[in-house]
Amino acid sequence: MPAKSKEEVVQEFRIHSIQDAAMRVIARKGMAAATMQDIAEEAGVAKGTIYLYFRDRDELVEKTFETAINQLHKRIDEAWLTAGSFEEKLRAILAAKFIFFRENREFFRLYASLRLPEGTLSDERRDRQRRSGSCQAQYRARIDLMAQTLGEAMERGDIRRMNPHRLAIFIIEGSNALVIERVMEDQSPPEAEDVELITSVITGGISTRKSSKRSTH
Amino acid sequence: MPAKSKEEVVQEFRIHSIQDAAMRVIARKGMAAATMQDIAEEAGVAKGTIYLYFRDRDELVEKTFETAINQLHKRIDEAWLTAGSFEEKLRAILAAKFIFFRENREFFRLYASLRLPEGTLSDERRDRQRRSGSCQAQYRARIDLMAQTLGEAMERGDIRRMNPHRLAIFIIEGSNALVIERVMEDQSPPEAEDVELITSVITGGISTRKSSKRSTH
DNA sequence: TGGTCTACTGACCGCTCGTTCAGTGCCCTG
DNA sequence: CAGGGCACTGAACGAGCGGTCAGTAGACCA
Repeated sequence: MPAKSKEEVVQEFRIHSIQDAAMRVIARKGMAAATMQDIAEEAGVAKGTIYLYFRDRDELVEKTFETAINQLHKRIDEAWLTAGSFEEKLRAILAAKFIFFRENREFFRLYASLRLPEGTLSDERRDRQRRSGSCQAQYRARIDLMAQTLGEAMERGDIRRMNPHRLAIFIIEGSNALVIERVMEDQSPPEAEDVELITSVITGGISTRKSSKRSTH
Repeated sequence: MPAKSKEEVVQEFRIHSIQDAAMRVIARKGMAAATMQDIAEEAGVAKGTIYLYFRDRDELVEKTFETAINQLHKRIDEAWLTAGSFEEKLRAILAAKFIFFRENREFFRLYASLRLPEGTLSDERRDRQRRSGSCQAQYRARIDLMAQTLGEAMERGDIRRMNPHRLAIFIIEGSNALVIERVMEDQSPPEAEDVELITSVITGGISTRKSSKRSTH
């Protein structure tokens, strides 16, 4: 492969710093309140410069979103593959998620807004808000992946039969809520504690008699 | 008590129709994209008229929010009181929530945005967005209430010991996610099915061996 | 019926924010 | 060192918003 030219290096650096600034500003002020001026200042460039690298605000937000979420999903996929049983998989991806958000606290606000598209439900003709369409799709894909795994475990008889898609939503969004709780807290308990709580509730429920085979490490 | 004067009746009617319109518009376009003009048109009044009944946009949004959420919480409280064991309580409040959102689909977008305040995490000096402060507090109170009930059940030995606050968040947000899923769907399964799924997972987990005492009615 | 009062209206204002583009200065080449 | 190219700048622009207020029309009373 050819070495990167100086122009390419500079270009990548610029794109990266602008996206980085965008993430920080959005995290600080929220999606709607983050202005191009804010982002430009945070990145240490002029407002106009952003438009040399991104068509408009929507593209900047969407690209920023995508870059960050790809990192998260890479981590989760790795965790997913290392583990065997469903319980191990669950434990692994929860840990990956919690750790990712400890290292990237800024990202949580973008991530939290994934759950539902901004303007929908009947009138969609409006010009602006085709907000982060591809990320929304990635989110659904994530749910489907978990649902599929759950479905397979049901086939095998490892877990009870129920609606796997519903169960997947419940698990993922329940744990996302704890991610957000952790980010908002000044001082959180170790990740392992929350991972254990979720995993044990999902596998064995809250009743006193233990139904999961495992003991504390 | 004195009969309501004509002026009072008219005033209440106006307030109600404006709040109603606000809820529909926000549901359709999202919190940020809903303009005063939109709401006025939806309510069939002029933009200026809204300002006769609400100080500014913030107050309109907050009051609308409060009115709707009070209805929901009244339902949940009623359900809460009728039931005895924790499992029954859980089943009752889930059913109340699902039914409320079947009847008030428009409200879901306001409700979904409850989870986190708009601009926080470090710089909060900004003028505008002290968004729905009291509702945010109501939400936290809701979590605390469930956490307290869980804590008491732990004391009694009915359920395993774990962090009750964390567990409360997990249950409430997991079920909220299913509320949203239901609202977005064209055709949902009966509420009872989702209620049963959540309740059984929480009480008994997903493993094949049954740990909850109950059978299908 | 004429007069007053007031709930209501919608054109208007000031402002913010996304986007543009003529200008500027730095870097590279010959 | 001269000069052309280009990445970068930020003042300026226009769209769209929340909020205002002089004007209006209809209800009510004497």
